[in-house]
Amino acid sequence: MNLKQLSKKIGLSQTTISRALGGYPEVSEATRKKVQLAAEQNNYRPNTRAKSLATGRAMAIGHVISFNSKKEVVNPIFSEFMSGASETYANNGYELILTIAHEEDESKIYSELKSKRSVDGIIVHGPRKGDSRLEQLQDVGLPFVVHGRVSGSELEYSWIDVDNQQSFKRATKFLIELGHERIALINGDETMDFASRRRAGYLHAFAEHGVPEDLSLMRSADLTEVYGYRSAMELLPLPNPPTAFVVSSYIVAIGVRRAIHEVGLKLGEDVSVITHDDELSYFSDNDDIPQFTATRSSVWLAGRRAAEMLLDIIQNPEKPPQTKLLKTKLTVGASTGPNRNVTLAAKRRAAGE
Amino acid sequence: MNLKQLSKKIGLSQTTISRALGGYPEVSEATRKKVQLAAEQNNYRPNTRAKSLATGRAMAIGHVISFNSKKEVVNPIFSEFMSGASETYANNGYELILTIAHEEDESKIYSELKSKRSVDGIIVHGPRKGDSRLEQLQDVGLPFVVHGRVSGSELEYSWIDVDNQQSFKRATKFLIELGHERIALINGDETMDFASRRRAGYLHAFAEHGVPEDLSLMRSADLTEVYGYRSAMELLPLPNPPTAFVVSSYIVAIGVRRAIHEVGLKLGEDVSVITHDDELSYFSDNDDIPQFTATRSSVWLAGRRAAEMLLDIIQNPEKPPQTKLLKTKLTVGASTGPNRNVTLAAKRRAAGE
DNA sequence: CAAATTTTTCAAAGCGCTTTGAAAATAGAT
DNA sequence: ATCTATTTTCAAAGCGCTTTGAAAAATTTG
Repeated sequence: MNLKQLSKKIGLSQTTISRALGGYPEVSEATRKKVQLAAEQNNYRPNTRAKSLATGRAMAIGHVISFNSKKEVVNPIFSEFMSGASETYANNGYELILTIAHEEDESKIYSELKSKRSVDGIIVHGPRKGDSRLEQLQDVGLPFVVHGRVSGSELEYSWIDVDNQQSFKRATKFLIELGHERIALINGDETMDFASRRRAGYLHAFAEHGVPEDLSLMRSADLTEVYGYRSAMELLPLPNPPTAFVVSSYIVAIGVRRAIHEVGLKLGEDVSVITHDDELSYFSDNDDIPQFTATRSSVWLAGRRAAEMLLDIIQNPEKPPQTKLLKTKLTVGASTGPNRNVTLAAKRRAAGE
Repeated sequence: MNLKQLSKKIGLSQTTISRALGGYPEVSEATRKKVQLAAEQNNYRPNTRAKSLATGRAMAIGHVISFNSKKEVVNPIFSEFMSGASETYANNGYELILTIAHEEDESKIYSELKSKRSVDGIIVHGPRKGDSRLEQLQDVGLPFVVHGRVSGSELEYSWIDVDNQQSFKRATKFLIELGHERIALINGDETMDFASRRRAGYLHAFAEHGVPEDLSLMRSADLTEVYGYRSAMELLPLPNPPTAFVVSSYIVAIGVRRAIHEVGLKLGEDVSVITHDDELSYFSDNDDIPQFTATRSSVWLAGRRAAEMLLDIIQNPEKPPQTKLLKTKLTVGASTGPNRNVTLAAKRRAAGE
């Protein structure tokens, strides 16, 4: 069923039907009702492709996720974020076009999406430090919103981001105030922008409290459970081990917890762990007392906001770039406690080993 | 830059350019080269929307993910699967349109995607037992491939699925042959088709070996870490506790492991755990000896295959439905061992508690 | 009741592409 | 050189919609 057929069927011109359905005022309420009913009954909906062609708007947003080298790492954060964005799109008649591409193809993808007129705008996921994609996108002339920021960049662009630096500073301070001084940082890959900001926040806390920092307590890699486990397994048996960990994701914290248990220490008593938690619904724990003390921020909500921002930018191209910095909330769970200085070495000594 | 402009620029008709770029034989190699070069230089690519309108094919595949009630659970499996599918789409000039919808809106989504002509086919994610979506889709007349199956259904439809039953039967047998008899099942939500098949496989193994089954050792819920933890925490302190667990996902197994540690037992020695592992790259552990004994199956690959299948169906609508059953491989890790009958109760007794 | 307004509806053009059917150019045969 | 067969190119129609500018109908006014 297309416009022409419907038009013939109900004896009204295509123009009138289009206007009635589009909510234009140049049509009486009586005919609008009539048209809406007929459209409903005949299951008529405008062909999106024809509509796009006629209006020049694709009515679609591109989400480009890139992976680098080795494995096709599709971070669960992305799907959570898209789920949030998706709600906004659905409410505004937009479609979400997902592209998963190798990092080195990414700039080609952008210019293709532009020249093929497949999308009206783009969400950039997972920006790296000094990421060149922003320049590319600006050259290409496609509206975009970045989930995250790019530190080095001089460009004016729209973004939405968690206040990673502030968040990790606060988390680290929290531990320092509990008496911890040997605090490990199990960070994400620090070529990623978010991770470098987190490290900066962590270091700031040390500086402010005059606590000496120790490079050997900092790790940086992709955020997997095994990475958390291995890092902690390396650090805990040291002669002067960390008494606390600041961790960049929930899944990594789980690995750290495994290591803590494995060496016979108790989480939240012998060793404290504070983690960033993106509140992925998939991992959500609804415990009364959350397992981990965490800095929380809803990725789902960030997705929704990012989408709203992008649609606004598309509709008002003359506006200056928009930005939104999301604060995290620090929720105290069972994984942190005062520094008792109960290290593995001390324990062993006590046990007379 | 559009066809008309390019046509004017290089002095060839739109027809010729379209044919040259489309790889049709009615154009000499010389002009084809010339056209390709010009298209390249002018960064010309056909407008997808116009192309779709002209050809009647959307050149897009819809992935519809539904969530039910409570939280917007976007399973990481979906993104991994889409990542695989995405590769196929990219190679064939298709776009991936992602829709995340509330369960009850889903049938409306299908008929919309159809009547709006946004997609040429659909991938159905996460089918439930007796899922009504298949009938809806068949009524709507949109080609589709299901990731998973629907047990109750009489319909002929295309699907790709892991052999869940066989897989869980094998896993359970593996444990039985190690001497375990009290084997807990920490399954997914059994309204989901995959979970009900897994339970069937688990029960089959018991039946075949004449081992009595115990309903109180079976759990069914959404696959979260906390669910695994709580289930194991309930089961392990029982007077006659399980000595082994069959678990439906890696993340749940992590929760089970936490509980095992917490009650002071050793994984792989006191208690065995075997889990299904969807080989999500995000969780991948590259240990020499994997942490968990697991039945493995690559979701990424399943995504690729599903997409290939769907494109084939779209191109050859006359073909009968296709199906593909993926076998899992059982890889032995450090989480399983012979039944030593070392239960928590026994340990406590030994410790004189 | 006719003229002037306002409201409602419409025919036709155009969005950028593919594709049909025809024409022009080239090659091959006589 | 002429005629036929083949290759190469093209003009024009059509895909299903929106939107402009005009016409028809309904309403208000003198």
